[in-house]
Amino acid sequence: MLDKSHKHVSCATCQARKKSLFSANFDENLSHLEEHKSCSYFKKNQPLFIEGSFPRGVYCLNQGKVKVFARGDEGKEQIIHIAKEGEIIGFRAMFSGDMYKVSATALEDANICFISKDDFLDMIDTNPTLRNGIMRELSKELGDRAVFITNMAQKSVRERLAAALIILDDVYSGEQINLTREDLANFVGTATETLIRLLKDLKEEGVIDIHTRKLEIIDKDKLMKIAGGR
Amino acid sequence: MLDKSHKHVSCATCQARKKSLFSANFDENLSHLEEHKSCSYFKKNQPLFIEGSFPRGVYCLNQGKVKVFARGDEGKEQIIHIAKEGEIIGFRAMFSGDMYKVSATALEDANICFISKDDFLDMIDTNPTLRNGIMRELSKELGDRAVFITNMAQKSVRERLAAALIILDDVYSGEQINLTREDLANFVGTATETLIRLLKDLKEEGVIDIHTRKLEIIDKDKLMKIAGGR
DNA sequence: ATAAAAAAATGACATACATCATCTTTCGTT
DNA sequence: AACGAAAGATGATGTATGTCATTTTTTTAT
Repeated sequence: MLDKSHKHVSCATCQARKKSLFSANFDENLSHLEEHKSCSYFKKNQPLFIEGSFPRGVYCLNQGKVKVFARGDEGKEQIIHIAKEGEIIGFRAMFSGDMYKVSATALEDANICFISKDDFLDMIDTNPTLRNGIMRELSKELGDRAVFITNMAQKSVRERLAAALIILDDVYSGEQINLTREDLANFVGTATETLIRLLKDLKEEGVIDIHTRKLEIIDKDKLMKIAGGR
Repeated sequence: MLDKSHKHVSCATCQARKKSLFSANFDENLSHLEEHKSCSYFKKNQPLFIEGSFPRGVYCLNQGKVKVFARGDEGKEQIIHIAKEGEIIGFRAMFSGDMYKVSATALEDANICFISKDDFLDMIDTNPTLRNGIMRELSKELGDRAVFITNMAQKSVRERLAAALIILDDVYSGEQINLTREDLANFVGTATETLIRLLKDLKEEGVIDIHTRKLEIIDKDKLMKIAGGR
């Protein structure tokens, strides 16, 4: 279980960091990062930042998943991304100069480090490797979202659900997917009831198994086939 | 009418440039840009680059609009963006290191300048202003796409059409919108037939006027209302 | 000017999905 | 352990939108 206090995580030993943008060629900057970051414990459902506010810094996920979502006109959430350990989130709005277009909320109890805007921009300016990493990340996400938009526009809900499960299987690194039906529906872009029915179908087809809230993927190949063409 | 030859456009006098990322604090770099760019004439429907290929450089639109689109599993186009004069396109994949996730095609006869990958990356490295502009642009687009995804997931086709027309009114800077019904449908994310019917509805409601292929916006306020809530 | 090709328009029809209402199960708190 | 609240599940119903087929209009090329 996670320590409930403000646990200070050392960047030097942080496992999550090694998979992050702070990984390569970063040894000489580690102490700087170490000094300027602060760690906090986020309870499940606690927001990191909220759409419409201005960014104060970036968040580095040490432990726990975070949903990144926008709200439609009726307030319904559309989950854009589910971030896992090692990811750095919230930097988009720091470069665009405008407010957050999305919100981020902890999906489970989490350990998250914070680096202030000034410190982060400083590091970007002085560290070309980090900067290139950020630019690569921005670009990669931009490509991902083009695909996301296309899937939204052209795939059926069933296909999108299959695609979402494949993505989530990776996010949860083989662990069982642990999301409320509502969050899953808001990721796929459908009504909760529809999602529940389609999950049941997939279960009956032997593609997944449902353990109450947790979803286990049984037949990934079939899932990919469903997600793919018609 | 546009000159059909390889017209060399001078960056110094290029009107489009002034609205572009190459605008601010760029005087001392103008000659460099001038030397390293090449101009070409693109015929309507001529591709600039194609999904799956690797980027060779960036394209700077001097005259003429360009559609940026992805293809779904069945090959159907999903238009992600319609670029107008002054925009620079195709740089995403240069930073991500991977292939284009989208294609770009001239929507009309166009004058487009090209800057090779090496030259462009060079400029990025040595010119912080340009670099920041690029980062701002990447970030802004990323935010736009979060909204795009949300609209796709939550709005009706009619609402999306209204939203698209508002965007296009800006792209065409008050000129009449000039797109095939199919392209418009592929931007809105719907079937061509559905789009045609909804356009007719809007016309009957006095919101737009249809001059064969060209669309004129009559009542923008009403359009915004339709695009907005329910 | 005319033919051929592409785009636009219209109608008929089928269905995937949203919505609303209700019920059951699970979870979190005291 | 027990209560209330949240999450999950199921059924009934309506409709927005996709699909297919055909016709009309516009554009392009010879």
